[in-house]
Amino acid sequence: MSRRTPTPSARQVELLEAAYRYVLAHGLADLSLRPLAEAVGSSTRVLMFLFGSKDGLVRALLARARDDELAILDRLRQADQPIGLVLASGRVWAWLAAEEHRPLLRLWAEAYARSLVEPDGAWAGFARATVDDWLDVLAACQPRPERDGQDGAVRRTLALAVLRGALLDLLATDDEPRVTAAVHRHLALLRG
Amino acid sequence: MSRRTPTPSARQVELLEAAYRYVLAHGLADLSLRPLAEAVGSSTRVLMFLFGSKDGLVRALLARARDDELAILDRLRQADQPIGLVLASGRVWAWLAAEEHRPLLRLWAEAYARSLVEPDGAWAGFARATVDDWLDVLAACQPRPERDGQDGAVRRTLALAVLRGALLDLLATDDEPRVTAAVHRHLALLRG
DNA sequence: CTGCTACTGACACGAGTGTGTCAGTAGCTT
DNA sequence: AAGCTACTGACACACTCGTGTCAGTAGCAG
Repeated sequence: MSRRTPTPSARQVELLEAAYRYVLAHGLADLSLRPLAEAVGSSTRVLMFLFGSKDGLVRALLARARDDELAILDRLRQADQPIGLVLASGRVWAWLAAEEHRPLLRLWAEAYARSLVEPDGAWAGFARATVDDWLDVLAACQPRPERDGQDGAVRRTLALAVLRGALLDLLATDDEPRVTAAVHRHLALLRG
Repeated sequence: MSRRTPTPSARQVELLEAAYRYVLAHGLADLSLRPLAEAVGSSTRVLMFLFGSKDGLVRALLARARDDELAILDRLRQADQPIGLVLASGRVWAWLAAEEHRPLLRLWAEAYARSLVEPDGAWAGFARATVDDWLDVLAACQPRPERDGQDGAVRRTLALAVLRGALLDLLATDDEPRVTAAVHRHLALLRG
C-alpha cells in the first residue's frame, strides 16, 4: 500500500503537485477525476491507486493547500521576540493582497465555505482548522502579558476578522487600494 | 411562458419558497433536481417548466437569498437621518450573530465563495453584488460630509470587513461571545 | 532467471445527472 | 360546449460520475 501518509512516494507527490495546480486554476467545486487525470497526464486508475478514492485526493489537496498557508504563517512565528499584532497584521495583509496569491486564496475561500455547509466528508473541519491556525500564530505574535487572558483572544480575533473580511472584499472587487487603505486604517486605530 | 421575472405565478413562488427552505438546509453545492423535487412535493418536470433549467432555478434561489439580505439592510436605511457607522455596525452584527440566521449566512458564504471561483453561470457576480449592496447601505448610514469622498469609502470598507470577517469566524467556531467581543472592541476603537 | 513491489492501461458496471418528448388534465374565458 | 392556458405525469436519452476488475509492465533484490 502506498496510500496516504506513509511515505508519499515520488510519483504521488508529483501527481499531487500537478493536481494542486489544476485545482488552483479550476476550483474544487466540480472537480472530476477524468478531466483532472487527463490534465495532469495520468489516468483515473492511477489516481485511485495513489489516493484510494476521490475523497482521499480531495483530502490530500486540502492538506496541500493548508501547507502553503502554514508556510507563511511560520515566517511570522520565527521572529525571536513577539512583534505585536499591528506589525503582524500588516505583514500578513501584504501577503494576502499580493496578486499572485489570489488563486490560493480563492481556493481557500471555497474550501472554507464548503466545510461550513457540509461538515462531513473530506472537507470536515477545514474552516475550524484554519481559524485555529491563524489565531495560534497571531497569539504567538502578541507580547507575553497580552497574549494570555481573554482580552488577548479578543484582540487577535478582531485582527483576524479584519484580515479575512478585507480578503473577501478584495477577492470579489479586486479593488486593492480601497481595501488596503481600510486595513491600514484599522492598524492606525490600533496604534491609538 | 411563465418563465422568470414576468409575473412569477402563484405556483412558482410557492415552489421557490419550498426549494429555498430545502437549500437553506442542504446547501447549494450538490443540489440535484430529483431529490429536491421529491422533498418539495413536485417533479423535475415541473421545476424545469417553471424555471427553465437548473441554472434558472439556482439563479432564482440566489435572488431569493439576496432578497432576505436586502430586507434587513433596508431596515437600517429607513432611519430618517444617518445613524453613523458605529451604530449601524452594532445593529447589523446583532442580526448576523443571531442563531436563527445561520442557515441563511452559511448559504451566503457558499454562494459568495463559489461565485469567486466560477465567475460565469448562475453564480456570476453574486459576491460583487453583495459587497456593493452592503457598502451602499453603510454609505447611507454615514452622515453627509463623511459619506462622500474616498475617506468615507475606506471607513465603510473597514466596517464591512470587520462584520464579514467576524461572521466567517462565527460560522466556523460558533464562539459567539469571543467574536461579538471582537466586534464591540472595534466599535469602541472607532468611538475613540 | 525468479519473484516482488510499484505502478499503469483498457474496459465495464451501476447509479445519478440535466434535459427532451408526448401525452395528458384542471380551470378559466368566451 | 369549446378552446386556451397553466400545469403535470411517465418515460427515455445521452451523458458523466466514482469505482471495481483483470491483466499487464518496469525496475530492482535475491
